[in-house]
Amino acid sequence: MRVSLKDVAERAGVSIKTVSNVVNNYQHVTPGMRARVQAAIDELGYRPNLTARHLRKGRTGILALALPELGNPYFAELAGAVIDEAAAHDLTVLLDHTGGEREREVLVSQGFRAGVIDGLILSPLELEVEDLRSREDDVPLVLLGEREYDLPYAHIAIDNVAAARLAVRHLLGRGRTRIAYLGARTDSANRPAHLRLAGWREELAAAGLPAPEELIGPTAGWDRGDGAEAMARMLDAGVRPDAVFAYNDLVAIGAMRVLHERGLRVPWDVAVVGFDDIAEGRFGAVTLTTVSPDKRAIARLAVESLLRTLKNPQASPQGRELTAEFELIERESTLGRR
Amino acid sequence: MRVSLKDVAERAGVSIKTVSNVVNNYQHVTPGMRARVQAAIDELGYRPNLTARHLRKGRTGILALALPELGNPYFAELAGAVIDEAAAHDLTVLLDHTGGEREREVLVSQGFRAGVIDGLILSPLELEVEDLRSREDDVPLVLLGEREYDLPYAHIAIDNVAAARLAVRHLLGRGRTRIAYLGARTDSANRPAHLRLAGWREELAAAGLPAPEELIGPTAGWDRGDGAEAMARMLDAGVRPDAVFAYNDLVAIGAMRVLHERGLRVPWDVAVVGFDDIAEGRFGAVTLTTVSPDKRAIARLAVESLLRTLKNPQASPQGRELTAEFELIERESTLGRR
DNA sequence: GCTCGTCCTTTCAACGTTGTACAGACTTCG
DNA sequence: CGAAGTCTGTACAACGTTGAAAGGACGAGC
Repeated sequence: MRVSLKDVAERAGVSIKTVSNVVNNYQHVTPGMRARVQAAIDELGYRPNLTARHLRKGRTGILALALPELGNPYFAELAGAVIDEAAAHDLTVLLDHTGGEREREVLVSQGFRAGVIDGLILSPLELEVEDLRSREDDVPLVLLGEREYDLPYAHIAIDNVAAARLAVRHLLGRGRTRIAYLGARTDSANRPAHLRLAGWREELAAAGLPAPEELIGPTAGWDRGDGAEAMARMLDAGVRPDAVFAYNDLVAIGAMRVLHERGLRVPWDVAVVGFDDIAEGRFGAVTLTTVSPDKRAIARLAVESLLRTLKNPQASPQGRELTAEFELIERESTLGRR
Repeated sequence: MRVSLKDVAERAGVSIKTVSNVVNNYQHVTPGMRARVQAAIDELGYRPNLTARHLRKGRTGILALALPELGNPYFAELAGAVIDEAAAHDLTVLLDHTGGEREREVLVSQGFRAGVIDGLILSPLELEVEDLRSREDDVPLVLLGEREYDLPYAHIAIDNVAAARLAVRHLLGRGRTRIAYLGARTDSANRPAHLRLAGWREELAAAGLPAPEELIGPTAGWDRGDGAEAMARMLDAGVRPDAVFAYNDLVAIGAMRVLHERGLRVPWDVAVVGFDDIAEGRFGAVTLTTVSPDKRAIARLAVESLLRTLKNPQASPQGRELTAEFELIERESTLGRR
């Protein structure tokens, strides 16, 4: 059986509370008493039961992080950053998969592991605003990814439109004029997908270039296979872009694979820009130019925002949008030409 | 404030315990009473406080999973599998990073989040047997990765020697004779690294081939950069293998990148085999032949082993070694030639 | 009308911890 | 030397839940 305060108290011949005081470094304890209790603690190998402590205190020190899928390196890297950031604040992270399914996302937002977690960081793909409007759970919530609504939850985002425009501008600067966008999904609630497409349109318009439908490659998801499929479909249709801007690095990598199979050389025949800056993009046969969101900043903002809400529950963060920086990282996939 | 049993009880005009009975589907409750209580529950949006429930019951429904680093896709994919497997048993997973540092691993094994977690799955890199011998925490522990010791903890492994031999045999079968091994680290306690090297030696010996030191590429870690460095060092030294067997896919990918930079074509000039079967290996310019451990099986065995220990605490699993299957997946990096 | 049994509901205590309130001892100072 | 203050340790209750056991209502049987 586990050692509890009671056992230590009996061993040291003091009250339970005194042991508790020693454990918590309460100030008014004589050195002699402290030493005696500490000895008993060490002998018995006592460790506080956090469940009980937190039942009493109302805090557990556990944050939940709900992501679509750890198999996606972007989310895995982000999760790693959140875990490290949480650890810096003496918190641990409970991880859950939503599979990017709306139903699971709703479930998680409504009350995941109720009473166990102090806060929830949710990275939704398909969650709708109305799903959140009916939320009753009082666990503080932070959303990751750009959203548009008036709900009292903080969300951490980067400026997707600006980021997409930066990527497209980079390609234009390299002399590319037929720039495809891969990763369009009109049926999805995933705002970043829409915003990146919008950024693509805007930047082309600003350059006085057309944005024909044939250069928009729809995908079923945003994994490597989806990128490959979309690229293949576009090429099969006889469309021949001289550059590709992809929703994310995975889609870009899938596309590059197909370009390679079809004998189109990256970057000579087709330049490619991805999004996310996953480690994978730094080591392929052709390294990938990408928009790099500051993942550590996103993690930091999310955790800090939760902590702030925990400290000050009434001051709800009125849909405050916290913005993280991004930068374009140039690699081989957009080298050369002009 | 959160709604508790007490609130519901007051609203429904019954005792706390009756509400508890309804919540837990206790059998002797009249339908009328059940309906009345259920109505109150729904009105108030009551959700059980798991912390309290589990303080009472002694279980939290939370497993901890401690991994070196989520940035490594193998661990990310494995974590995903564990999360899914845990979810199938109504458990959630608390994730922690060890960074592969012995000190952190010891800390975690000694009592991570004491009293909160029901069990611990630890994937150690540098942990030594003696670190575990002094373990006092009574949380059930399962280790991932091949180990050699007589401690009362289950560990889940694949047969690394056999797996390495299979990989090398595959290369031999393709007519390769100068097969390098990348990822040797003599200073590490990481057994799989030693075992895979041993498998490489054994298979070469079985084929009557030499295993010269120059074909052994030491690395500082096992990431892409480490593989690239080791490969570059070997080539710079004038060593020219016709195949590479790498400790893992990341090292293999780093090596392929360098081979590509030096104008050596994979698989024509140098064939490459990795280990782990991470998704990344399926989409590069040259897809990667790899040894694929059954990650889902590993996750399943780990979770089930923990659950078994929880159900039956006294029957400690005397260092039981549970073995997962593996297979060789042939892709482009070892195509052709003979 | 009384006893007994059955079924439903409640009371009580406990899981391990900490905040509050308080008692006793010891110090300080006029 | 007495009053006031400070320091140290203790008793109690509470966090929200559930198992054990007791309480109460109701109908059946005599």
